[in-house]
Amino acid sequence: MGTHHQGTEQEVRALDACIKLVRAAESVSSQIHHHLEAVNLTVSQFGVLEALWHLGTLSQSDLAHKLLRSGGNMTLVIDNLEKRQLVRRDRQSRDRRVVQVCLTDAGTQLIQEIFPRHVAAIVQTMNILTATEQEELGRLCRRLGRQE
Amino acid sequence: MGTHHQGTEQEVRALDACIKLVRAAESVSSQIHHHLEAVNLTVSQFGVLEALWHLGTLSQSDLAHKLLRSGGNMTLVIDNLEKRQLVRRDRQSRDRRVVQVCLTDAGTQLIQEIFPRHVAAIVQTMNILTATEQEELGRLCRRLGRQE
DNA sequence: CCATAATACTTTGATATTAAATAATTGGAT
DNA sequence: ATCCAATTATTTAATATCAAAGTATTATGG
Repeated sequence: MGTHHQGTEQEVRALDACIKLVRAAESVSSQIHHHLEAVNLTVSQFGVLEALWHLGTLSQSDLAHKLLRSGGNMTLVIDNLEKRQLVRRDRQSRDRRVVQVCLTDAGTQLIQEIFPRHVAAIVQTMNILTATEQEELGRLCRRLGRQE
Repeated sequence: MGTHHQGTEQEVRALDACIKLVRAAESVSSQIHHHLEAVNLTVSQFGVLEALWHLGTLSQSDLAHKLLRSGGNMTLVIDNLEKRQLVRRDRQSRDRRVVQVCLTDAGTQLIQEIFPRHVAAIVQTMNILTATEQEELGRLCRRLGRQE
């Protein structure tokens, strides 16, 4: 497996590592999110619920920044969560441009129910690697990830 | 950085590695595809052109399988490439269900023009890591990736 | 030969995603 | 006080993406 490119050693090595990185992330991502089907949540919706659960009420731009998505996207994802009454929008009076988003009781209950499944799925998927290998993977990936 | 989850060591380690893997892949992916803006191609469209260039004419289901996307998705992506006359559809007479997709001259010219930029971007991005580290990353990711 | 199953593609409906344009609000400078 | 720039959210248009339903074609079993 790997690249079909005929190039220098450096090129082949970089392309190969890159392809495997992207494939691994896609594969892991699809495995760990499989359980979301059962509760009819998309990955983005889950991301919002998780962020709100761990960080508390956030504005839409905070959420967009955290999840590395555009503001327009957040508007839609939160629309869909709001339709199911899993989150609530609140326009604050101190700055009326800002929309604060928080979990409803139903949203809190749902994320509390599914987060353990999420953790279990990640542990199971990542346990293909040993503890040392996971740490090594983390170190390498951190250097490639967005510098914040 | 990492997870906000309070759990066992095993859980924290797995979540941490998982988050960094997915973030790294997103970051790398966005960096290496940045040059596609200049030629107004999407990542999916580029994927199709690249596959056709390296592997020659393929059926839509071959493409869907290679690129790990649904058949319905391929229909749309190829529609959009066909509108720009970068690829051509051919219904074969031996099995009229199958649509073979091939590069047009314009498509070949375009992929030949941009593929070197693609390689250069990957080399530049991945060179954050040493050669040995890239190989190690490749080994770890291969084990996490889809088993084919 | 014919009914049925399997395959390949298309269509539809829903959600995601971005960039760009718009609207509302705020803060600062003159 | 008023104008201008920055910020925040929404809308729009285009593409992506999947699952599921639909259509056409081919293969198979009796």
